[in-house]
Amino acid sequence: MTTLAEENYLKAILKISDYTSDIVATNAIAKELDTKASSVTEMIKKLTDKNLVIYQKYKGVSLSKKGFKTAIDIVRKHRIWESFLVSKLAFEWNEVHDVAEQLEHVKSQQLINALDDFLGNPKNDPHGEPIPDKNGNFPSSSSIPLDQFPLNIDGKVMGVTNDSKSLLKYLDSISLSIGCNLRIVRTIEFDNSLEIRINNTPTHISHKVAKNLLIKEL
Amino acid sequence: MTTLAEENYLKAILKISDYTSDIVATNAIAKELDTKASSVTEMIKKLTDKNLVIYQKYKGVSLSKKGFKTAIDIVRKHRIWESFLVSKLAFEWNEVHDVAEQLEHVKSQQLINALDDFLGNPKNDPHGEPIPDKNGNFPSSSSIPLDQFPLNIDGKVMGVTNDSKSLLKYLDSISLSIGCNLRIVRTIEFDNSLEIRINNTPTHISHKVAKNLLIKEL
DNA sequence: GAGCAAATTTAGGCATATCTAAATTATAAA
DNA sequence: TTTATAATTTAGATATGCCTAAATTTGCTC
Repeated sequence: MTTLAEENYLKAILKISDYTSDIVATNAIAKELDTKASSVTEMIKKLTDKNLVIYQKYKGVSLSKKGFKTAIDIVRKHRIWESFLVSKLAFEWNEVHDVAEQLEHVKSQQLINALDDFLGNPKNDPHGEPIPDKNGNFPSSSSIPLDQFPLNIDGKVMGVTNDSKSLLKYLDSISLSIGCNLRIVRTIEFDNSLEIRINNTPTHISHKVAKNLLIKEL
Repeated sequence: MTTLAEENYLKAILKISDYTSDIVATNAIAKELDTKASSVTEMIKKLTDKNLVIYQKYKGVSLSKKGFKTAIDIVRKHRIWESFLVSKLAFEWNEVHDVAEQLEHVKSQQLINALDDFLGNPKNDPHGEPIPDKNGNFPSSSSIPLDQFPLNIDGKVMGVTNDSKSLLKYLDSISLSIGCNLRIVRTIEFDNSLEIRINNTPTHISHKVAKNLLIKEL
């Protein structure tokens, strides 16, 4: 059985590795979890003892098969709970993250699978991010980050890859939501920011925002 | 902010005091939480520092106004979650307790109130126990424990005051569920057990079971 | 009211998960 | 290839929440 702290470490490692089993640095984990590198080292030892990660001193850590599955399961729970909060309890998409962070640690396979069925087995959470199935498989998807999307091609916003309240509120404020039509009009070399059109309305966004938007060719 | 352990202590004190603010013994809490009396003493000190209980060394502990409200809120959450699991996710009434014990500690007023509304503000949980409202008030009810119910009077089972899996499974096995008609036919002085009729079918139950059944005159 | 048994508290430890500061290892630049 | 800087680990503390064993208080019985 994993503790709450262990689960948060696994989730952080999964996120930093970009949902792979690649090696991740101690410092990156510390930054992600807003903790110190020494705390990370200690926890990695515990995770190693439980066969959840593979660790080489001074070299970094990667998720084991078991750790990867455990981490994906937490992501699954997080996204299903977010879907529930928005679709059944009328939460705004920028209100769900903190509550889902708590709910994702509730231990019951029966609960999460029943909830998934109750929601009609959604493929994406309210931010457009894919929900892994019971076996840990992600639904197929062809969307890519906006900063890698071609110029002057019509696309559709499929989701965001970051559910921080500040980003979501900002997106609401510029009327950018999932399903919008979007086209890149110009890229500004100096800072990699973008002039875009959202449903044909001209707007300017930073590179940082563009990196966190998922878009699919129309 | 209360920790998980603190919340479990408050809940235990509330239960032992029978939902009052009466004084409760250290040993009773230890027994309820399956822990040691010394651990209870330590925790009581922390709860005292937070003004959640009123404590007199060697005399016992009682809930403060703040502690009482906090404890009632946890009971409210527990019962709302149980209602959700049964009415929306098709859990059996004997399957919900452990999951609700986890869910009750999720911190979000918005969540529990939205869930309550989503369920249609139920007055009772799946075991028939009353659900306190936002302000901590219980819905009025006239049911009493079966062991205090008069002989040869028709009553209706309104709920159980104990949601242990073993009791609920036993009740299922003798086809005793909420809403059943029930009448006490004879009381056996020797062990306080009861001969009863459930929907007119004769059955015999122990005093311990009778104590945990809520019944209302028809 | 004295003495005893039960209840309670205190003292001293243990495990988890965190921290700061110091020591060690890796790596990139000269 | 040496060296210095950055990353990482170790050592030694702290807070929470639990334990056992010993000391203390209460309250009942005679």
